[in-house]
Amino acid sequence: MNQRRPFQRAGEEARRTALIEATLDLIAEGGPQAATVRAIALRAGVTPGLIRHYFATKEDLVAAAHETLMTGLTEASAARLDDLPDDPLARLAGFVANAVSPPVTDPRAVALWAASMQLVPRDAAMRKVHEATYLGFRDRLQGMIADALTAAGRRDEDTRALAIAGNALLDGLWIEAGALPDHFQANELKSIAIKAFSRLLDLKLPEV
Amino acid sequence: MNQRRPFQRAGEEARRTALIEATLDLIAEGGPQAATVRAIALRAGVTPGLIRHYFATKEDLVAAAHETLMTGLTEASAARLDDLPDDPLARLAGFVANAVSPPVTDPRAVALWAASMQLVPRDAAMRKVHEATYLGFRDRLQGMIADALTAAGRRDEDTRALAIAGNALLDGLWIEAGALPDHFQANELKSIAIKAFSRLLDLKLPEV
DNA sequence: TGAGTAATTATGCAAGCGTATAATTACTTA
DNA sequence: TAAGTAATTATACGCTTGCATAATTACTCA
Repeated sequence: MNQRRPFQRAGEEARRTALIEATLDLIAEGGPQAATVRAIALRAGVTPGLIRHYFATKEDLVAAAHETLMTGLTEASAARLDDLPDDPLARLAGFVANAVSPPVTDPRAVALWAASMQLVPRDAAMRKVHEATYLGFRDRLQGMIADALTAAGRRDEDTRALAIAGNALLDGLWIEAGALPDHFQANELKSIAIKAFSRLLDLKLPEV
Repeated sequence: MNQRRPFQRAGEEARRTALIEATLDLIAEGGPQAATVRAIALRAGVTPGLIRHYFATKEDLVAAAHETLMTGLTEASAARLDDLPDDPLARLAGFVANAVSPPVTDPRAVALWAASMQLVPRDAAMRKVHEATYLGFRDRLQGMIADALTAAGRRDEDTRALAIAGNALLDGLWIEAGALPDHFQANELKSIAIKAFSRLLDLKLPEV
C-alpha cells in the first residue's frame, strides 16, 4: 500500500499567501487557464483538496490573488519614489527611466497586468482598482512634470494633458518591452523614453 | 427519431468570418474561457464539428480571430486617410487622430486586445501575428513621420525611435480610452495626441 | 499523556473540454 | 436527372476540470 503523504500544519495566513502566490505565478507563466486547482496545489506544495478548505471556490482564490497583485504594484511604485534625487529634472528623468527598465519591465508583470486588464471592462471591482492605480501613477507623474516645468521657469502649461500623454507613452513602451523583449536593445527603450519626454516637455532631461 | 438538423451550405469565406466573429464576440463578452468550440458554433449558427472543417485546431481559429481584430484596427486607423490632402503633415495628423477616436477606441477592442496579449508570450502563432500587426502599424507610422519631417526640410532624425515612441503614445492612449472611457471628454484624447505629436516631432500638426 | 479537533490528504464524480471520425445531406455538373 | 462530392451534422472518446466528501494525521491542551 502507498504511504499516505506526510504533511505539516501551517498557519492559515501562510497557506493563503502560498496559494495566492502560486496562483499568480501560474497565471503569469501560462495564463489564467494554467491556474487549475491541481496546478496551484502542486506549486504551493499541498494537495488540491486544501484549496477548498481556505477558499470556498476557485473564483474566490483568483479574486484574492488579483487584489494582492494590485496592491503590491501600487506599493512597489510608491516605494521607488524615495530613491530618486531631489533635483526636479533628474527626479523626473529617473522616474521615466525606471518605468521602462527592469525590474519594472518584466514579462511576468505585463502578463499579469494583461490578465487583469481583460477583466476591467466587465468587472466593476477590477475597474475600480484599475482606475485608482492608473490615476495614482498619473498624478505622481503630473506632479513631477509640474515641478520640472516650474524649475525651468515655465508657467501656464497644460500639465494634465502632458501627464496623460507621458503616462500613455510609458505604458506603451512598458507593454511592448514585456511583450516583445527581443525587439529592443538593452537601454534602447530608456534612451527613447528620455528623448521623447525631453521633446514632449521641451526640456532637456539628463540621460540616466 | 429526432430529425437531423437541416442546413444550407455557405461559402468558405462566409463561414470562416462567421466563426471568427463569433469567437471575438464571445471573448469580448466573457473572456477566452467563454469561447469554447460549442459556444462558438452555437453563436455562428453551425454545429461544433464544422469548426474542425475550417480550422485544424481551436488554437488556429483563435489566432485567425486575433489577426482579424488587429488588422481591422490598423485599417480603421488608416481609413479615410485617402480623403485627406496629400500634405504629409495633414496625413499624419489624421492618422494620429483616428487612432485615438471611435471606432478605433472601443472597450470591446481593448478587452479583446488584452485577452490576446496574454497568449502572445507563449503561443508562437499569436506572437507572430502580434509582431506582424505591431510592426505593420509602427512602420506605417514611421513612414508618415519620415514624410512629414522631410517635407519640413528635416534630415538625420532618428525616425525609428520617433516611431517607437509615437506608437507607444498611441497605444497607451488607446488603452486608457477603452478601459476608462468616462475619464476623458469627447475629443480630449484627440487633442492631447495631436499636441503631443507636435512636440515629439517638433512640428506643428494641424488639429483635425 | 491521551482524547479531541482542525488541518490535510485521498478518492471519486459529474460536467465540460477539444477533437477524431462516421453518417448524412445539399449542392454541382455532366 | 443521376452520380459524385464537398459541406455539414452527429456521435463518441479520452482528458481535464472544479468540487464534494470521506479518511487520516498532526497538533493542542486539559
